[in-house]
Amino acid sequence: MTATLSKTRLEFIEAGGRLWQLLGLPRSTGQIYGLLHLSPKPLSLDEIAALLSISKASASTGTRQLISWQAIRQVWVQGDRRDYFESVADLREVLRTAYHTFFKPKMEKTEDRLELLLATLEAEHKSGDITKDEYDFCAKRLGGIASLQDKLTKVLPLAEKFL
Amino acid sequence: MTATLSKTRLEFIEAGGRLWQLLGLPRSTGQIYGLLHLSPKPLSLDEIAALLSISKASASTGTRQLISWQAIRQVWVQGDRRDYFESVADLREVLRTAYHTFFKPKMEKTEDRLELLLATLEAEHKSGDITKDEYDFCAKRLGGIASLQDKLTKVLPLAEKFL
DNA sequence: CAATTCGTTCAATTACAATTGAACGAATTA
DNA sequence: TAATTCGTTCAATTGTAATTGAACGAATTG
Repeated sequence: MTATLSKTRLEFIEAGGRLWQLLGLPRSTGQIYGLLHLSPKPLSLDEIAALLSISKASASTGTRQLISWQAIRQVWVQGDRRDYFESVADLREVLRTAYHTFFKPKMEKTEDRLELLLATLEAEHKSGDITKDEYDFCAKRLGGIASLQDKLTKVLPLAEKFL
Repeated sequence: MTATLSKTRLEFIEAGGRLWQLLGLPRSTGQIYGLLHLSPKPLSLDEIAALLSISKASASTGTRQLISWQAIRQVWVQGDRRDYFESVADLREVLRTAYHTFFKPKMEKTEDRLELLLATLEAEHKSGDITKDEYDFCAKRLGGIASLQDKLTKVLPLAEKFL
């Protein structure tokens, strides 16, 4: 069986693939999401692979990625032992979990790293490895980054409320 | 002459490289920015290449990228015909131009693409290529995307004010 | 219980982007 | 004007991530 897709859905998949790609995520993963998001009914792994002309292996890894980001979910169709997938309809939900699983952890890591960096700088200052001028300059720049970082962590979660 | 960098600056460069990398930008470009941002004085292309142990070609393309994003600027040192570079101190400024040169155009492109997609869908509907149900479903999903897209374009520029 | 069906894993391949060396033109210097 | 110096470009290389085919275990079916 060679199911075909409407032009709209084909173009949407194409667009989804490119959009995700420029966010640094694999194109095929974006295509899977695009396919599912415009699909009225859940699709199986084999259907996904066939419709997108990708290997089943890619379909498998792609769906697992999307599930880990909670962009799609697995659904069970009674009387069928295959796995079926459907997209999470509410995109705001997807954005929210993306923030919590992607950005937030990264922000926190950056915060820690900055702390360490400031400590290193202090140490270098005390032991006389760097001049007072270099110390002052670096401290100022690092402070600027910390300040922005701080504000971002406060503003971003707030922005969510407006969506 | 083999100038050396303080530990702080080395680690900062390292961190900058990785940070930019996970935003999908070339590591070496991030390293150049890190180097310049903690450098009290402007640096020439050769200095950048030497300090980071990268080729001059990479330094050249990297700096040009950073300039196009207005993350660094070119400064002239009198009596020296070489190009010197320094980072833009105010990171909010960098963020702002990043928004305008990166995200905004992409958002607009997405908007246009959505319009086209909706038109295609209408056409398919009218010509009877797709069922009423498929039309309704796709229209709903596309509408949801358009709505989110719309809100994002309104909220993001606003968030800037809080930084 | 042999034969399918299904999903996953992994080594190998492929595709893509980053990096470089070498060559070049323009500007500067001796 | 010959020799340097400087920055850029580009073909070729390198490195990295995505993709795949083949093999596998588990579950299901005849």
